[in-house]
Amino acid sequence: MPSSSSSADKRALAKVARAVADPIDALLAAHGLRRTSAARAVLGCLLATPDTSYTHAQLQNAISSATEAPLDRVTLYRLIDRLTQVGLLLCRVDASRVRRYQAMPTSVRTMPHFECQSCHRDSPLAGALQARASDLERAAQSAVEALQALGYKGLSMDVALRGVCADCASTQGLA
Amino acid sequence: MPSSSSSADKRALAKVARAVADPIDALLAAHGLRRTSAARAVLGCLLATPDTSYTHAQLQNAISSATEAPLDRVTLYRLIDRLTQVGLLLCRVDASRVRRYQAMPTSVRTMPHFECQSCHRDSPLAGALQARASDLERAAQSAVEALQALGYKGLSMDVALRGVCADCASTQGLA
DNA sequence: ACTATAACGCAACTCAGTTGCATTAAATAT
DNA sequence: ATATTTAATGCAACTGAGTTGCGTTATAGT
Repeated sequence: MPSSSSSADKRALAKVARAVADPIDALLAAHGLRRTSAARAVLGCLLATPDTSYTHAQLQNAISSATEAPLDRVTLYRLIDRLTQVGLLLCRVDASRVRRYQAMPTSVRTMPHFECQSCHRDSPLAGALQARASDLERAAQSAVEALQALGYKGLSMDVALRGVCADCASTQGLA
Repeated sequence: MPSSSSSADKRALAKVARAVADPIDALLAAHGLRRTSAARAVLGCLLATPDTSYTHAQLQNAISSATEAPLDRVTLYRLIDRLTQVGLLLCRVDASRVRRYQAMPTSVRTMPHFECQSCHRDSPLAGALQARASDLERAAQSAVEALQALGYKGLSMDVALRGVCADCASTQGLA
């Protein structure tokens, strides 16, 4: 077997060595993506701030100011698409219709939130509702585990309540 | 007091009579909205098909073909806004970033669904996941009740799972 | 009937995201 | 190491949902 360690094997080893040196490169390679500077920058930025989501514009801004490469709008869109499709990123559409991206969380932490359709505030369920939120989180967790058992990858859960908040309801909707 | 039944009282009565004659007019009046043909058409259409959501374009199309009035794009947008703000409509943003509207449901029926970030399919949790979905629904129900007790109006809940489905994960994301 | 103003309709605009295509640079094969 | 393949980039032009301004119409209250 050692006799078969030709130049091909050497290069494969070198590649692996290079990849594992940087966990970001390893992730990119593991998902069949090329290790470009843009991909490293985006994934690096998102992995550095878990549970934080960015819009396309915010990401472009963050990358461009951090590195010296300006990074084209469209390139970033397509890069984000690729990272999302392989499950490295989590993408959701917020209440104002813009996509927000973040590193796919490893543990499923659900934060139920309420969107008021009148004042358009989006607030987490807190205070007296904390208990309900916990119930929801528990139920969500087991649903996610069930999906994972079925082969689903990179799961996240989002629980949104919608309606008119107490403030707005008392102010105008005097029904 | 009967002596005070002036012309004002008579007209108020006439208004109420007119309103209660048609439940849609009653709803509009109760929420401080004017009873225009457009408002009647939209609310009528949505109330006639509960649990069914329409995009702006679909609504405009439905209204324009049902009635003979073409109904302006912008007018429909603003009408929808008003109906949503008073809690008569439920608005959510779907995975493709377009708003979907429906009559605010009276009972809170939650249908947990899964959005695949690779194939972009949005499917309800069914089959083996039915049990988990039910758990989620129950937890959601009690959260909604808690909010209603606090004065929130017209509540609805949306539970979304996101990730890469088993199909897509096995096909490409060979990580 | 008279008046105030909510609702309408049109045109022009914004903003997030997309498509086509030529160019560059990783990854692979020689 | 060099050549080849093809993934990824960058630019320009485009799309489609939703918004804003403003003059006009029609509903609600006097």
